[in-house]
Amino acid sequence: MVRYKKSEEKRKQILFAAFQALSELGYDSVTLQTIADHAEVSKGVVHYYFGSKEAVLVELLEWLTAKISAKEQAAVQEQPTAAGKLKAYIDSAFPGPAKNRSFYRVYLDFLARASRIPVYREINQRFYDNCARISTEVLTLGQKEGIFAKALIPDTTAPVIRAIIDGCLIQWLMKDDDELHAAYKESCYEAVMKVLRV
Amino acid sequence: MVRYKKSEEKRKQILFAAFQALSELGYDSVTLQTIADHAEVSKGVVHYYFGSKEAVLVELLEWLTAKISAKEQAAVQEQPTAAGKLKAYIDSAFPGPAKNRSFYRVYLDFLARASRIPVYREINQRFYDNCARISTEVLTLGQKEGIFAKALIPDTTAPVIRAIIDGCLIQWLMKDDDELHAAYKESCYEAVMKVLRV
Amino acid sequence: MVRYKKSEEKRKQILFAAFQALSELGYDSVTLQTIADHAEVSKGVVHYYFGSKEAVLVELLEWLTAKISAKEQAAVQEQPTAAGKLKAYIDSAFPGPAKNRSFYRVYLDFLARASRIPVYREINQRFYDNCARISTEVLTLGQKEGIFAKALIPDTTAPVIRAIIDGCLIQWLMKDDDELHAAYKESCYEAVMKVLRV
Amino acid sequence: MVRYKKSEEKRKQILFAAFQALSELGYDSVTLQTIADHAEVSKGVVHYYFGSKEAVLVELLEWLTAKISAKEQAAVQEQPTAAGKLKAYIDSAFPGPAKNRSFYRVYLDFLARASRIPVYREINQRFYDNCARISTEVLTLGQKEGIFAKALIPDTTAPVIRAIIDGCLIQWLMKDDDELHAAYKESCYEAVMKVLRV
DNA sequence: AATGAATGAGAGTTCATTCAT
DNA sequence: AATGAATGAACTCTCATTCAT
Repeated sequence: MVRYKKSEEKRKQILFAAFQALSELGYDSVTLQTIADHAEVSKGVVHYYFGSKEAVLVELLEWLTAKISAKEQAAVQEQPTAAGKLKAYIDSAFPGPAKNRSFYRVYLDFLARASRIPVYREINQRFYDNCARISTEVLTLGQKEGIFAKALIPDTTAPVIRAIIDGCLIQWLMKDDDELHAAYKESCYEAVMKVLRV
Repeated sequence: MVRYKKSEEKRKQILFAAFQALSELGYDSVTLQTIADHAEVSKGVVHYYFGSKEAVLVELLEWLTAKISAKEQAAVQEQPTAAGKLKAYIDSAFPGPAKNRSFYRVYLDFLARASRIPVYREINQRFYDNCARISTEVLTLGQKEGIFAKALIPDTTAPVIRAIIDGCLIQWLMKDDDELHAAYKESCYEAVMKVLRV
Repeated sequence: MVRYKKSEEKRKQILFAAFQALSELGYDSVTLQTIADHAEVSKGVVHYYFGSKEAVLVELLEWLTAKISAKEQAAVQEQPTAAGKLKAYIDSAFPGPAKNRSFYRVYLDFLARASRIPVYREINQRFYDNCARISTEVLTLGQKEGIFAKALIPDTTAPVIRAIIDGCLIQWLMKDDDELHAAYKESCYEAVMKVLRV
Repeated sequence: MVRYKKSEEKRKQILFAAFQALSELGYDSVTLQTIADHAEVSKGVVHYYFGSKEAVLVELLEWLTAKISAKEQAAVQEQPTAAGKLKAYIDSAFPGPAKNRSFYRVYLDFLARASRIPVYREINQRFYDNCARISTEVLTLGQKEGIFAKALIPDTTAPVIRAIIDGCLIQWLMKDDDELHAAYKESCYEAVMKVLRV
């Protein structure tokens, strides 16, 4: 799916600029001009590389969710035990106030769109599937280790884990207080543990 | 509190029209014209009653969250036991596919804005405070009854309960499948119970 | 021409309010609402009495110029000598900073319109004719008294006298300095005297 | 003073179109669309070059008054004698019915605004200062030559000269008769001469 | 006689998109 | 490959006017 080999780097640069602009300004205020400004290119370039504003945003969601998935996947795989994996997953989902804020601001914009527009929903679905894959991996290993309840069905439990993560981070985002980040992370971890434990 | 000389009823009519329009079309596509169309009034009337598009939206969030809070509060208070209250709270938060879809679509739009714009954040904070009040009521009663863990601190536990509710409903919304509504509700209930139980 | 006997007083009230509003806000910013606010009546009343916004303004110019003409006419007729009449005329045209400012602001708005719209031009022409009548009266008396040049033809000299008055007051208005009012009045008087003297 | 990257020529084209549109239609009737139509560009271009309608008008007044000043200045400097300079100044201020009409229509609109809005007043003040400079030059030379009264103080006399010019041209404009242009010019010249003569 | 709710045409402005260079 | 001038559709907002009460 490498459409523009030569200029793949510039596409990344524009996507990252779009991410920054979107995070700062929000959906209604972001324009091709502000994206171009953040990328330090001309307005025409954004069009040249993506064809339309909509295409930039779709690809941004794709890129963002893929990056998050990869990061979380990698973090979990480094750990040998279920407990370690779960801890790594939550740590990965709560990298810190700055990163969580910029990502969740943008992600909420996308979720709002995804609730109405299929193309965004499909991309988000792939993200959710990846999250479920990670959760399932952790859960089944924990069941084998005997630390998680055997009765839990991965297909129904996995979404709840992501629900708790997203729900906690949204709550934190709305408090707008960096100091509380650690507490929300801890609350999230405790909640997930209680849901999974024997 | 008689703030408006102008017919309070027409204001409600316009707010409800705005809710419908926003739910259908989303933030970027909703215009004063589409709101007016849904309310079956002229474009000028919306301005006449609210002064600006922004004012309509702010008041819509206020109205929506107040309505939800009142409904949940009432449902919980009808029940005498902690178990009954918790069930009533979750039932109230999961009234059904149609209602949940229309509300959460709009609510996600507002959350995205609230992450950047103080006036929306403040309104949402009042909503969260009401949710926390309900959760605390349920939790402390359950602790007295002995069905919930005594060690749980209301201040840190309450937000997690709403996080699970919102998280589960967002997951469901993204699946876009009415059939799954009951299952997500059940998962949510189970998760909250596990978080609270002794 | 007394169209509404009973309510002639309210018409005056509205016209005066329109004058105040226009003087304060200028042509582009004055609305029926601001006129109604100044008159302390409802917006509908202004329409009811005048039929349209344009009609208010046309009648305002008529009323204003008639009032000025009458005042100047009266002042001049009180004086027996040509010198006294001229002094009275200039005094009457320079009643003071506050009055000159409010009138000339509005009058400039009307002159701008009069340069394009016949109905305003005709009203202004009647005003100019009255000014010319006064000037002619002063001039011919002065010629009889031997203090003004016999060679001056009233028809060509009269407009110049008003030109000097208007020109000086516009210059003063643009300086926006109340302190200079007396100096501009003196300059105006001197200039007119030099134009008329033997 | 290279303030604009965008084609300076196109800016001039739009300013001239704005002048034509304003002269024809007047302040209340001139819109970005009519300006764009006169300039034979799209409505968006006017915004693109000036940022706002207000900015077009402010720059128009600046451009117009600068042009008039330059023209009058040049005309006066060509003449060696005070009498010649004065004649050249008046000739320059009375270029003919068509030019005087279009300029004074627009200028009256600006004077009305200048009486309330500082930015317009400041621009007009610069114009008045230039007029005063010219008048002072003519006056002091005439005093040296012995044809103008030695007692005249330039600072108080100069504004009166412009007052007579503006006053006469406004009187002429209100008559709306091209035939009278020459007579008003003559009257103006005579009046100024009488004010200055020994 | 008086009100002000309702209308909708039209204003200024924004911005994705196009395209000549 | 890159630019930014140009376009015009669509937006929010204003306001004279109408009209039921």
